[in-house]
Amino acid sequence: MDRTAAEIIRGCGLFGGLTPGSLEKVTEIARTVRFRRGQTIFREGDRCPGIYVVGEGTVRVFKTAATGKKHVLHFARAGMTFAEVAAIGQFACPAHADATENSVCALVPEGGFRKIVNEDHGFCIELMAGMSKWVHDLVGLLEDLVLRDATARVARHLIKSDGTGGRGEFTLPMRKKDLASHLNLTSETLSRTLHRLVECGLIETSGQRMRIFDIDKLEEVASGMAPAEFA
Amino acid sequence: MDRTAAEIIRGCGLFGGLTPGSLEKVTEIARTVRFRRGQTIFREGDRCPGIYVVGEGTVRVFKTAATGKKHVLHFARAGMTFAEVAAIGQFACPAHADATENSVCALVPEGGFRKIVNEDHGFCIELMAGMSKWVHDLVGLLEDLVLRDATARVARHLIKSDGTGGRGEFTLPMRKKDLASHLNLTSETLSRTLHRLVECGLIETSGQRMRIFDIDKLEEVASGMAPAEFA
DNA sequence: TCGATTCCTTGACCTAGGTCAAGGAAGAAC
DNA sequence: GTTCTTCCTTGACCTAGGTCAAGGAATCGA
Repeated sequence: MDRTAAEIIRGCGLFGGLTPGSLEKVTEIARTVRFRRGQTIFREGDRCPGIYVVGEGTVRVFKTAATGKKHVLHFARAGMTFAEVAAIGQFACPAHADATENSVCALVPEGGFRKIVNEDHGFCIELMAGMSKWVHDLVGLLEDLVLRDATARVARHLIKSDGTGGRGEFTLPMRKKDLASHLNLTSETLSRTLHRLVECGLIETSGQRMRIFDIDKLEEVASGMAPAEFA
Repeated sequence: MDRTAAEIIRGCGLFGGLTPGSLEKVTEIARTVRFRRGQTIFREGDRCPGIYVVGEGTVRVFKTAATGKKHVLHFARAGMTFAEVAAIGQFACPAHADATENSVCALVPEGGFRKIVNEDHGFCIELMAGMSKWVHDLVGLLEDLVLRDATARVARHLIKSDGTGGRGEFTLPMRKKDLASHLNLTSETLSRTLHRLVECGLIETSGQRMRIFDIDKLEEVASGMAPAEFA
């Protein structure tokens, strides 16, 4: 058993609720994997190696189009998992993953993982709750991309990202170009949109640091109902 | 026990694999619900009444924007379920649902449904496979909307819809305007796109009936790599 | 500390697909 | 059947956001 992998797994929401027996089984088969900034973790179509839990760093999960365009589906940071859906559903990796900074993950191999799912009913139920959250989030993302314009998407993302509930300062945990890709924008459009929100006095930015000044107006903008002045 | 609801449930993929005991429990609590064409089944934000299984007809699950724009997430036809994710995750209905034609469904109330999930490990596992398919499909839909242009989305949808694997004729199971919404197009753009594919000799259409003539070229178009002549 | 990259911003321009409008076709309802 | 409505198609036009380009700011690696 690798000590670091065990720690990562114990600290993660998904596995945290396991019975002590099951938890031990998981940590026994898990191993630690390290990735350097920029390193590919897996490619779309690869056999899914198992479920990853991020211990440190950030992992980016993304799709690529024939044209070369990327779309970032998901950023996984400490305590979050990725590739779990492919591991459960037993299909090939449906997307690419790479590390956007030097990262440490625990990898629970696919076979052992499914064995535990088959044995531990409580875990299975918990996993299902996690998956329903995934569906929920994906539907939310789809809704965003399809029903809102660029400005509303950006505003909504800022509101969701601000853990301080307005007034406090927070840091975007990803590069702006990756955020742009996640919101299905070019980085040029994201840049211009943030600029406009700053000009209207709704937010303040400085590099990756952001502060929301007028949460009410920003919410209006996010809803898509804002007056044209914020367009 | 309502005979019709029991029949619908037995004929559906998700519940079909239940142990006889669990199946009986489900059919005991299920009831039959009927909807007329155009009738609302639930609204976004409603408490989720449970999991629906379609017996006859078609149900449309969709989101609405502040601007009034609709986006059709999902068409449920005989044997398919909807609202299952909200029932499992215990959140409010994340979307609207209505019947696009007169429809009959079985409704398995939320409480009883979750009780069975808690008791029947095998069912739980099966449900999870169903959910991972949902995630998979949603990611596919996202990919479509974000990485492909209108023509490629339409081509891809036609390929997926054609059960005959090319050469055979098939019928779109929804109105073109609903298909357009599902693909995040206006019905005008869908109309023009289909027209262009017909002109290029890739398909033939007549109302809801479609036939693919050149599956290879259509697949090229769907991949987004097709030469400009099909643009 | 100093290049060398990679990111971010801003401007000028362009295009895919949306909007508006007006017939025509095809079902529903009677 | 016949009317009424909803749906589909086609044309003319428009705009949100993408593309291309170029300069400046961070950040990485040694």
